[in-house]
Amino acid sequence: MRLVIARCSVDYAGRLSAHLPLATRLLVVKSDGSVLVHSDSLSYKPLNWMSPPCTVAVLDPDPEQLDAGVTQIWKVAQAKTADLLVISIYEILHDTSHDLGIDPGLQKDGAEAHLQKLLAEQIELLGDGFTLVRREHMTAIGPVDILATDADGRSVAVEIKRRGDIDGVEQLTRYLELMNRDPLLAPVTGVFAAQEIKPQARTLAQDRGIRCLLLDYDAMRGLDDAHMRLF
Amino acid sequence: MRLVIARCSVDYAGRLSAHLPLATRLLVVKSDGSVLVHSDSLSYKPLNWMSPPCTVAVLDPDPEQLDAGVTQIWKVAQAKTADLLVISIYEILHDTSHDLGIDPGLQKDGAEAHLQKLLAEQIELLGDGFTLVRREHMTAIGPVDILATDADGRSVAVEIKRRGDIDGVEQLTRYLELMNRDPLLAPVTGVFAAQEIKPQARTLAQDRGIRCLLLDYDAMRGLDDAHMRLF
DNA sequence: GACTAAATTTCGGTA
DNA sequence: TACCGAAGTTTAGTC
Repeated sequence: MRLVIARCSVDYAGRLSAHLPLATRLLVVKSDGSVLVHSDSLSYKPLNWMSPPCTVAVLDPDPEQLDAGVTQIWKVAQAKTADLLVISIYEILHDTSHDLGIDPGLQKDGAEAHLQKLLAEQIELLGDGFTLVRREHMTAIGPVDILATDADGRSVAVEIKRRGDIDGVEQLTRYLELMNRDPLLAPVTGVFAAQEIKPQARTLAQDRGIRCLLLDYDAMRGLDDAHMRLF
Repeated sequence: MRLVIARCSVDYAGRLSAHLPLATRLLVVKSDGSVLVHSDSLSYKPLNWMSPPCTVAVLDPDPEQLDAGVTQIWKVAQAKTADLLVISIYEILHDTSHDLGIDPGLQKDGAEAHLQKLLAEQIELLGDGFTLVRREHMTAIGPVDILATDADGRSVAVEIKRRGDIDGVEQLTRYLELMNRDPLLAPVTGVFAAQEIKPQARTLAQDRGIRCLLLDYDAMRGLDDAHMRLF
């Protein structure tokens, strides 16, 4: 990994065109050839970048650029697409290289998968008499998060989101449409379960006869922990 | 901006839990306090990070950690949420700070907005006799990309995407439902225009009587350039 | 401030 | 490999 602090301007041409005026920035060249351009503030996202696989060519500036103060030009080209990142370097203030080795990678745990697991274990949160049929019930257009039956034995499809948005309601609606064409399952009702449900999503869901269920993640996790401690 | 190359392990607890085993990584501390943890490969995205506003506290390791070889601990806390990033540093291999100043920011040009502009200029791509009414036609639930009339003077709503997905068809469907309740506009037909249309999106669109139109961005841009050269 | 839609989305899983 | 859906999504724009 090479770290360069440089006064530079940057041009990107690919899926869009973008330009960065002359300023001092951090340039990171990773060992796989990818390049990141970072400023000293804002988000974790680079101002500009090129994803691997790509190649970096260092060119001499033409006379006009030389007059403008450009000392070298990095031409970063994507190997698969026509994307091109051109970094015009005026002055290098820092330049070091480091051997980092291979990273063992990130171990994640949580998010929506965890919510789904918890709700499957605590299926009674859906109401008295509810029974879990299975998680990730496959349909022709994708997996329904949870398939259950209510106290009367009727099918219930549950869509789980961390944040309940209109898109989630649309998604569940598509699943319900399809499942209700299956005589073995129909009639199937829907439950939209999320930690937070936006008002417009709630309105749309109610308009379509879909029940909304707010999930309390901490409480569910607490019950889970209590459950774990008992066994 | 502070750049540190260090052997470290990282733990994140917040919206999910994540752990990074001991390895050599790049740590970037930006002047706004945000912290990035980068490996030497994979994507432009950090392995782990903390978004501003946040505070960094450097702690001494407790005896047990000291025995394990930890020399210092960075505790990065989000100011607004309970998110916490803990970096256990075993060895610092590089440590420099740099004053970058304020970045003038990225100037973008292109993407969907450009596609919309081009299609508005080349409205005949929709078919013979089509006329542009306006771009960004406002409805109660948001702006329709393009409103046009066909050869018979009937209203046509156009939704433009770079990549045509099911969500885009749903979006257009909502607009069409609403617009068809307006007696001044109805009947309104729909066109789903994109550089690439996914099979399922195409199927759904056809099922709802929405016409699909593939856009050739390069050709449209070429025509635009030719147009520009003439004037 | 709330909400919607775009993103050079990226990323992971599955058929 | 294509496709689908999640993401610690983030970010930008509008009402």
